[in-house]
Amino acid sequence: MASNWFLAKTDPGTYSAAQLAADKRTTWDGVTNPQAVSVIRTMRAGDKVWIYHSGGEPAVVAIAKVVSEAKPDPSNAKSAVVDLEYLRAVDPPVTLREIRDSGLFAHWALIRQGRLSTMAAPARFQEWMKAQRPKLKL
DNA sequence: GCCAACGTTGGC
DNA sequence: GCCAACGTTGGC
Repeated sequence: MASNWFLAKTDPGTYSAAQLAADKRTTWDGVTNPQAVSVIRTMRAGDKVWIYHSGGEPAVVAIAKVVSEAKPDPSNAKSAVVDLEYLRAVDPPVTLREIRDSGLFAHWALIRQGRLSTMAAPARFQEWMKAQRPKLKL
């Protein structure tokens, strides 16, 4: 089965895509919202994740790959984590404004539910991103 | 820095 | 179990 795509937000002041690039791999923790945690639990090794910076200029800035199964967060029984490996930058980033202005994603949680930090990405989003950044390998 | 949205906490 | 108060997130 083809890999699934997700989107995960991070505040670059706390943990940026550049840091993930330097680390190569990290455990994606700190997700506590129950809805977001349930999304984490659906992630499987091989799935891909759009890394999104909130705060500053909100934008999709990179792609990462899920490299572990979802597992309990050892430091928080209500949470769950996965390991992510950095793949590549989205350069230049695709901003929230561009995504909204496309008019294609009005029903997506990224637009509709601003505070949700982790969500599935609709198939149409991958297609649209490829159209925005033709050289970007998905 | 402000504010809207909304999740969480705690008193009852 | 309800709901008011409070805290947090994230866009602007």
